[in-house]
Amino acid sequence: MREYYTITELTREFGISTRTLRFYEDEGLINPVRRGRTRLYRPSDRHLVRQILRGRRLGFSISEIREIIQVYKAPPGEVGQLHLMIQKIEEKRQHLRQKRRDLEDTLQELDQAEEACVERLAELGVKT
Amino acid sequence: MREYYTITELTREFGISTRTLRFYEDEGLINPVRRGRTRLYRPSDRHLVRQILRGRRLGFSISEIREIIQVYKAPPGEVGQLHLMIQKIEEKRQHLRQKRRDLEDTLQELDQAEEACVERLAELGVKT
DNA sequence: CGATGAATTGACTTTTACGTAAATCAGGTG
DNA sequence: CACCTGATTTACGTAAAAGTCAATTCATCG
Ligand SMILES: [Zn+2]
Ligand SMILES: [Zn+2]
Ligand SMILES: [Zn+2]
Ligand SMILES: [Zn+2]
Repeated sequence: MREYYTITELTREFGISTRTLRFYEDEGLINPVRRGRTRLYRPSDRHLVRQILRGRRLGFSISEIREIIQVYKAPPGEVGQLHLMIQKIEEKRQHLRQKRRDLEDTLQELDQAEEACVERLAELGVKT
Repeated sequence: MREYYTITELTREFGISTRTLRFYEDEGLINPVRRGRTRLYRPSDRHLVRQILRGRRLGFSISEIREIIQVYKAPPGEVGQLHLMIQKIEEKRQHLRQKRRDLEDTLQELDQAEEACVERLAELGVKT
């Protein structure tokens, strides 16, 4: 496991721009350390980036992603906070389950559409 | 099955604005019929709206949704077109499968985060 | 017929998530 | 040192997806 990644290494690995990484930092999603003025990304920062991009692909907004990231962080020390966090986690799970339903439904519609195509081809006497 | 829905019925059912429905129409996603100037939405239009909103929740852009919707339509009559459509459907499926991976990964991270919270509570001697 | 309330249209505004350009700085190389 | 390459900062720009507002038109009910 590398100790540090430069900003360009991450842009290449994830196919995003430096602007994007700095934007996420500005939004408080990541906090790379600095050597002088240049940013050094730790493996944990890299992992966060991966999680952010996953969230983005799933259609979450930056602030929703921020909420999810809060949850990933070390659990708080206080009992009340812990219960609250567990509650929040459950809420996020609900959102994701809704997305999963949407996803399965869409996949099913695609299956139907494909079947219609295949049938149509069969009617035209074409071997699939 | 109702024959027609008014625009406000659909806005209430789906929790969206009339502006949104007209926007989707302007983008060529739906095509309600008209009685005079007022729009009448058929069950098939309503179904399309449902599919559009699903796509949106999954983070697809309007043009991606437009592509998906093309696929739902009646299959074309020509063999080449049919093969092309089947190919497109497969491509969409790939996108959705990526999203499903993202989704499962995120759910797993949430599980881990919750477990950490529960453990922490146990350490503090709290009954869950 | 006139009032009232829904529907339409068009113009303008807003928010999000970055892109892009310009100026500055830092470190290594010949 | 001069130069080059990369990174940073700041500021402004922009495209997508609506929201908002105002002016009109229609329908219909009393
Ligand atoms: Zn929520
Ligand atoms: Zn369907
Ligand atoms: Zn594609
Ligand atoms: Zn992880």
